[in-house]
Amino acid sequence: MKKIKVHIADDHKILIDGIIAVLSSEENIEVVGYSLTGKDVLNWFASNEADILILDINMPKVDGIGVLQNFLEQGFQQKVIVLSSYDETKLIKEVLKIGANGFLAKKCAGENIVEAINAVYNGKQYFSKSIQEKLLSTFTKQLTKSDLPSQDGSFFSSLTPREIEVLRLIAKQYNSKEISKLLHISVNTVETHRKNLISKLNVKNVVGLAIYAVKNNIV
Amino acid sequence: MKKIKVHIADDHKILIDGIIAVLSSEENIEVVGYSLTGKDVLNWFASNEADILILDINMPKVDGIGVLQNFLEQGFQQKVIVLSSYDETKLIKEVLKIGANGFLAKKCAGENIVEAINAVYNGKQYFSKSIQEKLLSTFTKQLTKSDLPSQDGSFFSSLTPREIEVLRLIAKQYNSKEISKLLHISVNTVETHRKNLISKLNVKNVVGLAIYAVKNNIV
DNA sequence: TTATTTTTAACGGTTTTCAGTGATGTAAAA
DNA sequence: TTTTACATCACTGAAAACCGTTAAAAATAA
Repeated sequence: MKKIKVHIADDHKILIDGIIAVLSSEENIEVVGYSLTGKDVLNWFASNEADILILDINMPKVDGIGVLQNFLEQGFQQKVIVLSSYDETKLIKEVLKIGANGFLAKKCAGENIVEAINAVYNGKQYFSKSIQEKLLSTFTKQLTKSDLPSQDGSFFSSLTPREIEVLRLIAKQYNSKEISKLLHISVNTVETHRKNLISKLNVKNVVGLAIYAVKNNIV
Repeated sequence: MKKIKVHIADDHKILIDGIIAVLSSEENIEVVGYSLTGKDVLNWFASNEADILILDINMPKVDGIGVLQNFLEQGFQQKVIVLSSYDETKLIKEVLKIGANGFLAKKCAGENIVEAINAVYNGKQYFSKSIQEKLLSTFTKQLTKSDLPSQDGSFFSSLTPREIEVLRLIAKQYNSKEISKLLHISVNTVETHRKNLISKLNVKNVVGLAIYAVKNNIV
């Protein structure tokens, strides 16, 4: 019997070990590798084989969405199940738009991951219960309140390296003047980056930026 | 042979299931229960028995430190191993001051949890490697730079309910004026709370508050 | 080599934050 | 009963954030 080969990417080794332990009792699933950073994922798949990638979207250093984007853009054909601590509508939508095959909130039960792997391997999509609920409620809201008109059309497009750099410094509680000195650029430039970040990420203020940064481990 | 009874508290069910799976191969350890919220922990221990509590410090709604504090204040004699996504010096110090027996960063390997349980059960303290490194570097810094004089003496004392309320709204990107309307209090009061939060949590500005809020799931 | 994206920069004006200081009522704890 | 902690409110001034708009280099991609 052919086993489904799975690769797990998450910055929490303890969670990886946990998932491996959960999957070890499954006859038809085999964990063939794991990565602790987004970068490692791409490297691993460049020289190894797996059927499914389980990807934690909240990984350090890089914009989590970016990893997923790169992975799919580089032509990898493997199915992707996204794991996330946060079940935010925006995030779910974006992930689906980019092309993930499944979405699991971390608060879901371990057995769901088995279901997800089997479903996705067989060409289906899989969403954990809380995600399904989110999507449904979004859908119903859409009927009434035209959920998040998204102002400019394309929010959430991934950030430029410089923007991520500025964002990281913002999240370290530096103000614009301090950031300008650290990066040797004008305060105006920093403020421009800041404004662009706020509009790109569709948040209201620095607080929104800080929260995005933490949730995406850009710290 | 008497088994070590363990209770796990974490808001990520998938992690709990993972840890259970990891521990299932251990002859002398038995997971006798789990909680998904801080509140449940206290309730569970009021009517059940366990030797060790594995507590995720980043749990929803309540100030994670608060749960630990309540647990120990209510006279529970069980050993506590704290799990955390973030290995911040401040947090580690506070947790140890309150009286936890072990501290594991989530990025550590699954086997560490077994070591931690055994060590703590036998009256020892246990810290995962990254935590040990943090503590060491803090210690060496102390010799040179008098690490965090903490200004007023007692930073990080846990927050009042009202402060947590304000903090939650700040983390939702409301500004002071909006919060004052939501809570039907004066802007000045909100600003006072905000200032107290900043000094209590020893952060620099709203960004620090937002980050604290996310890391403690006060969202 | 164009075309596009990214990074850089500026200006003027409004709003908000933040630090400092001080004050009052209330409720619980010592 | 007297602290102590909590929530409430006020005023000031400087600093920072925020908004809108514009636009030129520089780097990259088509």
